[in-house]
Amino acid sequence: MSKEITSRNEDYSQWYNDLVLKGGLADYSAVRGCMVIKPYGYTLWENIRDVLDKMFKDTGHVNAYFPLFIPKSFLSKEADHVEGFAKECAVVTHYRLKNDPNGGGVVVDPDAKLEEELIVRPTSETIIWNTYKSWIQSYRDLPILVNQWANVVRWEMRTRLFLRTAEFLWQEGHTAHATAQEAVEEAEKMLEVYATFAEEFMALPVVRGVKSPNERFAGAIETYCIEALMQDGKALQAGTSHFLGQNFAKAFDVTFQNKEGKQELVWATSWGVSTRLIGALIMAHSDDQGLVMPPKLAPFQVVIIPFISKNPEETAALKDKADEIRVALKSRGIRAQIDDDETKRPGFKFAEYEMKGYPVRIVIGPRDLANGVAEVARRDTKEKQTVSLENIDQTIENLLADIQNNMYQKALSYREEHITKTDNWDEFVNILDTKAGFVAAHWDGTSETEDKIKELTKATIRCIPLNNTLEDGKCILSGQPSKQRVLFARAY
RNA sequence: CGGGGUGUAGCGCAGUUCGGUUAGCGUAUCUGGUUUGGGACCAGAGGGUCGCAGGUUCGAAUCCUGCCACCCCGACCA
Repeated sequence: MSKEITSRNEDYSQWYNDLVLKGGLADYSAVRGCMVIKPYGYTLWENIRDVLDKMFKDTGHVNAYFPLFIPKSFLSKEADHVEGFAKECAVVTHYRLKNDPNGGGVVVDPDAKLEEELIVRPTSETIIWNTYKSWIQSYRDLPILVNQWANVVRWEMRTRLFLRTAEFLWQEGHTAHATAQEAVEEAEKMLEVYATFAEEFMALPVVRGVKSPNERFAGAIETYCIEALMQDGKALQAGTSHFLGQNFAKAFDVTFQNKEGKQELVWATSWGVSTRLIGALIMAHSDDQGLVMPPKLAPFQVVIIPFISKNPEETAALKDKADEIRVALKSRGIRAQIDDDETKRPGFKFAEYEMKGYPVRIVIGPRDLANGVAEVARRDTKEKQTVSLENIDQTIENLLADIQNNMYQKALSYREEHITKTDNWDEFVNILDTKAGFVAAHWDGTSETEDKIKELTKATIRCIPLNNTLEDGKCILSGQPSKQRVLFARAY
């Protein structure tokens, strides 16, 4: 832990990697493009998962689990879908190894070749819709509101811790409906769940919007998304919710009999967020001293550090007080941890917990105990204050709420400062190069123009914001008429 | 797949140009002691297929050939 975390301006990637590795969230693994999520990082994921899971259940969803392996033929049933994922699939071709006849280790047994290859799921639409076919006969079977927590594999060319690993953890909701309107409402409802989660729990302001056709999910009619802004000015897609129309119902022949006795195709949605959210948290809030965790999701919200004194009785008294504080905090539902490790000095501990992003640190030493106070430091602003031990649980509860709010406000004002309107092409390019962030500009609505802009600037349309104000204008590139501004940005 | 970089102790690195004792430094670990209000100090100890495979040589971390892995930038994508 001796090496300083480098400045983000110097090398943002290095800064990010250091945060992940030194913050104790994850490690590189032995497998290309995969990562080991360490207990601290996994606890963060569990907290994210618990909150989302409750929100899903509160909106009428239930959890289920579908297989990891997908027969190759399933994937090819929906044309756009297979085209979108074919290039990044891990394929199982054999089911057995044998001792290498030429000595050494083991080799794939050629006799154990599978009739049909299995794909390690890159997403589960196909195997789920193949299953839904047998679950759905009547309108009475609808809607089906199912979510699964799972891992998926996408063999990307280039990977990045949390943001784009070959294997990642996520949830994917897959719903089936009797009408298009109901499915659209579902997709919109789940987008709002994601947006609420991002803003209220991750302290991460997001733009709700829909994707342009170019950026749409493979097989979707409409892709809704939440887009966040990172501290280097690049955008990050933090969650998506898709209206799939009847595409998968057609591909897997999923029909139901309506009240009038007629057969109809089922309408579908799917929606998901992944461990990428952890990457978003890191890049949105952290600083050069390390991670900054939003209190509502932090694995631990408070660390209590009692000083170790020469006098064993004094040390015992300090530890007792620390535990008393911990219990008082716990009674308010606050996750607190005591570090009474006698082999590490206080300064080491301070730096360590700052790097890990604990929102609040409580330090209690002999002088404090005598005065009935403790030193309380907050991670977001690094401010220290001396507070009374009396009602310290209440003080901390208020402080945590304040930190959560402050982190959101800080991220929000950064985001607001980095949405720039322009109607001039040169200025558009200049903003992307110098200021970055979102650029709100007019677009003629064609795929060709979007491609051209991407080619010229590396910026893509992140989304067309929902509830966008309509205004007449001219496309930033082509000059063709446009009815509204869309958000462009360079993205992860 | 293209461009750049790196592989030497758990981690971070020096040594490689120009081959030469027992491969070194910081940190971490272990032992003993002193310490403890912002990353402690002293003394001692343990820890190495120098990425892999060939080759040149009396002798290779160092030179030659081939290969592999990882990181960064791009193409691809959540």
